Amino acid sequence: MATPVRGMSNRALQAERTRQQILETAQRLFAEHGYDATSIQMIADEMALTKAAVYYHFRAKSDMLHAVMKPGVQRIAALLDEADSLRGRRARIEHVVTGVVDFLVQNRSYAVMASSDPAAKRHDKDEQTTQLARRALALIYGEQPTPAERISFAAAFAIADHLPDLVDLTDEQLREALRTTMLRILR
Amino acid sequence: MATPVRGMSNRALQAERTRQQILETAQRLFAEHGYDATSIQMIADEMALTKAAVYYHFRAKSDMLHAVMKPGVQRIAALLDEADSLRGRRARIEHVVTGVVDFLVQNRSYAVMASSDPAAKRHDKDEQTTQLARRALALIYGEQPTPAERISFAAAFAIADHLPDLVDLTDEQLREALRTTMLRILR
DNA sequence: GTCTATATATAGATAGAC
DNA sequence: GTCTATCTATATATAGAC
Repeated sequence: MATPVRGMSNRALQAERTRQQILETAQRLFAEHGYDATSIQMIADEMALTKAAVYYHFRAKSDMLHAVMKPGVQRIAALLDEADSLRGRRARIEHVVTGVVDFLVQNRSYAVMASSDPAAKRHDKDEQTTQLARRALALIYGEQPTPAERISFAAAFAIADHLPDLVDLTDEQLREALRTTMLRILR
Repeated sequence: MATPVRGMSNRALQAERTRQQILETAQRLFAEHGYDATSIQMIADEMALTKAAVYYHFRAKSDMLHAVMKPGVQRIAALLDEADSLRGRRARIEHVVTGVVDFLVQNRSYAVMASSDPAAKRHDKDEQTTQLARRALALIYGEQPTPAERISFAAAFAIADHLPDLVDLTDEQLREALRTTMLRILR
């Protein structure tokens, strides 16, 4: 359903393309205005479609939010799996930080919405993102982190919310500064 | 208008009390659901009032947002003024961090909304909060901060967004851990 | 696959009685 | 100061033509 597959009809391929374009537009507008302040109408207008056309591809607005978040959640989950299989705490931290930084640099706007939009928390019923955060925290500081460790962890990854303040940096500047700073904060 | 004053009539005093209660309710709901997802109806229901009664005290929903944010903005601005008058960078950082930490501990929910709700940015037309952040950044790192310094700054103060994850801490635990961690991040 | 048209709900906001 | 009633706009969402 979500992934293009060989053997699809032309119509199905076109539909898949449209679906992806809707998701890209939605992601951009969610990041810019917030989920709640983004209407289906705005998404449709932006793409020169009608609301009904958008509803053909998504049964509900909240499905768009889930679809937009999904790749990021999967990416981070995979990253934690990889880190789990590494030996040594230092190596684990390095792996997670490097992976997260790469992701942030490649998805500058996405991350903002995912981590700070009230709607993201509201619709995260099975607490996927909360559980990812818990896993990452345990991976780095163990099962009984101190208050100061929990706060360091929060600070390091909360940087994602402030990427818009750093638009003037090139990808390389951002990557380097993010990596150094996050590693320093996490010790 | 905003502050209770000796010599007000009983009716005016009652109105002022109601106004304050509306603001407290609004602040709580804004922090919990986000500004956009909080309707006047929800605020009215919570207080056993009618929508029209709420509109008697505030001409528009956005006025409530401004009123809710105002004390925090003023508090931080005053803090920066004080820090400006101090000599020595270390002393300035200490003063700002101590003041911000006190404020965060005393207003655990407030800060979340103010710093991360999309509506807060959208309605911040004269960029009050943006300018406060710029002032604080310059105060700590000077007029030409490096990318890494800007990121450290963002990380230190972005902790505010994650206070809900720390509800289990007592005020004293939170204050101590916040202070230590923020100072460490800012060096 | 995309449209027009519409159902339904609820938002923010106002007028005017009491 | 608070109410009832209502306006207007817009939201999400659906039915059914093409």
